Amino acid sequence: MEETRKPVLLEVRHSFAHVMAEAVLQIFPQAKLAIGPAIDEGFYYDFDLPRAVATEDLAVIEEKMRAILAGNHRFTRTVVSRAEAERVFKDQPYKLELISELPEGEEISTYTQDAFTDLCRGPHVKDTGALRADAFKLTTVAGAYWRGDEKNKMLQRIYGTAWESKADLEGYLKKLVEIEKRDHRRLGKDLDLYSIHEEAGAGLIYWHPKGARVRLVIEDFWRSEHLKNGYELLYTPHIGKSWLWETSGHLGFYKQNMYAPLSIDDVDYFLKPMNCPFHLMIYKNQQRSYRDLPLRWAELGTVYRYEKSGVMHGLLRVRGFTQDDAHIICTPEQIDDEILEVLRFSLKIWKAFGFNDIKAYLATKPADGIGDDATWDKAIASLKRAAEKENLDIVMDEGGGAFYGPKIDLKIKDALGREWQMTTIQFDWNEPERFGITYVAADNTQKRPFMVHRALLGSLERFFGVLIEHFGGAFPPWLAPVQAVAIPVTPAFAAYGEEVVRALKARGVRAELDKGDERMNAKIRNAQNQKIPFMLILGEKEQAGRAVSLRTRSGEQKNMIPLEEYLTQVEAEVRPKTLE
RNA sequence: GCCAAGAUAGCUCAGCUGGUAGAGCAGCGCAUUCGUAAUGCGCAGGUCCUGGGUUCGAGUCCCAGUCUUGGCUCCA
Repeated sequence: MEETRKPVLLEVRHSFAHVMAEAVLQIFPQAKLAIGPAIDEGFYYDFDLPRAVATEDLAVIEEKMRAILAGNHRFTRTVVSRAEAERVFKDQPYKLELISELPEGEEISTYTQDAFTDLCRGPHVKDTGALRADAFKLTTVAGAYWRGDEKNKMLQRIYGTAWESKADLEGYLKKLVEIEKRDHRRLGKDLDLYSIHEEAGAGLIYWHPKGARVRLVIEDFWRSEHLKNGYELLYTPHIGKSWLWETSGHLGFYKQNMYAPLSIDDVDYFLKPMNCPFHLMIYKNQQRSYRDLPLRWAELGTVYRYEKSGVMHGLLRVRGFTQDDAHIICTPEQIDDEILEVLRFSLKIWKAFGFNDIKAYLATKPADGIGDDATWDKAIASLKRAAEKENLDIVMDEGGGAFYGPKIDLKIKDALGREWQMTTIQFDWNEPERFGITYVAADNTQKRPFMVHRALLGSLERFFGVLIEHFGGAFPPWLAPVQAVAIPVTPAFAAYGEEVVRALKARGVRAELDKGDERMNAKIRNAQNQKIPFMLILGEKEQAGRAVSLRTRSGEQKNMIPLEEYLTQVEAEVRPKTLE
């Protein structure tokens, strides 16, 4: 739920939904209506219809909607008794179901415009004249289960977008075009970053040389910062015996996301969907003292999880991915400090990648949560305290935690204002118990440590996808797969180009020579399309003066920079990022 | 998994009511030696997703399957 959603706009959209329902009823008098709310960028309505709605139908429905709008009909609210409501909607089974679920004593109201009456809490705009015929558009038809439950009947959902003015609608449509242009699947192909081969396995990512270069920069940065911030790095196996997953409990509560076992010497092994059991095996490998804690153990761990065939999406939703996982194991007394530290560290990393707009979502104990309330409350308090200390906006998600512990998720906003859930910091009371991990406390008793799971970027695949869209493929120099390209004006200057590229590489710049025989203009165009930050134009003057002429991706030009001077300059511009 | 749409050259796409496959870009070759977003000419490239069916004849129509895309509680 976006709090930016203005009340007026909400009324406008909800009213559009009613108008659309009326239009659909004109075409399909036998249509059964489900629900039709306002949503973030418009509205939808779910219908049970005698036939599939085709894209061509949308234009017809829009036409009918415009005719209704022109009538300038009032939206009239009527309070009805339960019996009356049941009579009005006697042919509308979904409405009857909704009515039957309304709590006793709650006021039941209907809204009527023109010849259409809907069960509705409201509010609505005054009349259809308040709805601009040039500020809405029906967008797509989609299947949607009644109440989102796949056991229920599949209804047809018609989506529309609606705004207060034509200009707002146009702005929105422009934004859609921009989103399309930045689509990481599009850019992944255009920039030759990665591919997916359905014939070799859906949801599995192949990192091409250029994508791999970016990943390498991300990983190097990630590793060095973790080491500097008190983490140790681990590597663990990709498979483990049933014993491991039975002990961890995953075969109980996570089995539907795990792949069928491999049989090795008649023993079942499972591909890992998570890294934590392996980390706990390392913990258990020796007796631990309170003096050893806290332990911060991180791993770029590649896991495999089953995703339903319909939900895979480019890099964002895959079946195999590398988590930037960490487990923090500490004493109860250390938990405040550790939580604050991990949060502070996460925010620093996000800022380094250019994400500054971050919100925290705090999930509390669900109905099936294990462990006593006091422990939960204490953990939640420390999460909250940390988020407050870092001045984060906090959104409470009451009852949204996993059964084994509360968590705080960070959602980041990208360049287009879209929110992505990335970081998760999660308490776990279950797994330490199941593995029976302990430490020897100062009083020589065996105590159970706290364990916190943390994925910072989430997964490298998903993070890369978000990064591509955030920058629209124009990575900042330190991340760009190719940072500079040397462009000889004619092949005659290729040798000088070779020399410049060599000098750049010696300074750690990812540089290439464009030695094709196209004209310089074509090479510049290619480099622009590849979104390479720096282009070095090399011709007779540059060669004679041992200089380069720089054209940046943003179109700025500076001619005849002495080579040595440029090398010093570019070295600073492409330098790998570090915190502080 | 379910609903809908789609699948034609490496990529983006065209191919009307069934008559035997085309463009641009990319690739390769030749020519061109060029100053800040596409030099010209030529060549090569396709089991039209797979399997059935209808038909004298299927990229096109029908059926089944595979995969892709957009959706699948933001609740009257």
